[in-house]
Amino acid sequence: MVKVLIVDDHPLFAEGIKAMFKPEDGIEVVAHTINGNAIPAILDGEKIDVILMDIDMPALDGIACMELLNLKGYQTPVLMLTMHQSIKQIKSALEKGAQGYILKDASKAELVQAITETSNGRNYFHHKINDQIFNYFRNKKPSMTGAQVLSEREKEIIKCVADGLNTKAISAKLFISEHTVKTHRRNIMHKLQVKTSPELIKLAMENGII
Amino acid sequence: MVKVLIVDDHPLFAEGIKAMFKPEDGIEVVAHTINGNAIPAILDGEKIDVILMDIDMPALDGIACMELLNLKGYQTPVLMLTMHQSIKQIKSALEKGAQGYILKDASKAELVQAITETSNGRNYFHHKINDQIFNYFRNKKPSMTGAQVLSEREKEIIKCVADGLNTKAISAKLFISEHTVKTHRRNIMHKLQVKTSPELIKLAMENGII
DNA sequence: TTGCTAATACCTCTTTAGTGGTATGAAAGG
DNA sequence: CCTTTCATACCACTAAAGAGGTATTAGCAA
Repeated sequence: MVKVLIVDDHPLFAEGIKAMFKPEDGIEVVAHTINGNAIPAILDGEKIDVILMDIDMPALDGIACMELLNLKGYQTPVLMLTMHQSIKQIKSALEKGAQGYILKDASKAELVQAITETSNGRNYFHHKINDQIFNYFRNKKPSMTGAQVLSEREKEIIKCVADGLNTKAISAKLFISEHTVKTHRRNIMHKLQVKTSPELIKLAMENGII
Repeated sequence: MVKVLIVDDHPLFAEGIKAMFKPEDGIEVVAHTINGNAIPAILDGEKIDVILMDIDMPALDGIACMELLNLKGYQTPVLMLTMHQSIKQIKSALEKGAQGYILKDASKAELVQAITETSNGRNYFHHKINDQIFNYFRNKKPSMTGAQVLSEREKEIIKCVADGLNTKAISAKLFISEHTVKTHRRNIMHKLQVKTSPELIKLAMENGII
């Protein structure tokens, strides 16, 4: 029986998943938390074979949870669960050592397979994810790889732009010169390889910068 | 026993909910569909007390499903289920006659209560939703109320802008004059009461237009 | 020390966005 | 029949963004 810990901020979802598994599936949800910080305590308290982790969580998201686990040296396989097939999330998850990645629109059979695979130390990626990864390496768009190289100041500028402020207003708000704001904006656009501000905002929102 | 039809495009979620209800809850999921167009056939085929409907669906979304049901004269109570506490969605749902509105981050107990209430012809609104409605009537911000008044063409233009196309590129893509695109953009900005395109994209993404 | 980067600031120039209008044909609805 | 809405198109003007540079300061790390 594979023992699963669910990390998800939606109680309904977690309870649903828990109730879904029948003994014949060989999977049992033994714990659930909405708080990433609670994971170590749970792992220390009982045997967990697989962590089923939602990526989209308000405070401590799935990626941050992975970092926490890595930092503390836990080796429990993690299966990432998400609504979105965002390449940034997929990439982050892979980098942090996630064992698998599955979409919330998967079927129960797929989830069972995913958990079984990851519990055995193998990797599992939903077929839709494979397509995404394929596309990514094809286009080699830095898309949001660049998000990681954005400085705090740059992110601050992006938020201002998203709020409808123009360069002058941003300079006034942040107490810096208009020229500086322009330079920042230019650097941002270059880093993220977008040509217009609207596109920048779309990219930023898709990747959680805003 | 309250008989429930689930309309949701995520099989995992639907299966989870279905498995979650125990006999003592007095609720039974008797049908599930991912296709809104299939609802009438299901309602005609068996007795359904409550429709548990996801709002965020790709093709025919929850609001559109409600319209379909209204059009065909079905009176089955509908409990809307959603991830987002978007005032636009709430408002639309209310207008279309939804009996209740609950968030996906509700607990099982809340869902049971919500289904029970709606099956008895009463209204149910999640407490977080109440807060939203309160805020809405307080601020009376047109924010995304305006989304409803956007024409299809206008939404198309917004998507182009979000993809980084400028006015000229949009005109070429849609085979219309640059002047026309400018007029559309101006109308959009006015309707949504934003002053810059980046702000427009932020608003559009927050409200599911993109 | 040397090298790298973030944050700051300035200049010039071209392109685009944004704002003020007006107008027409088609379709939808009262 | 009339009104409204949508999509279309045009003109003229101002404001802003975008693209090409260069440069100084502070801090951090190899």
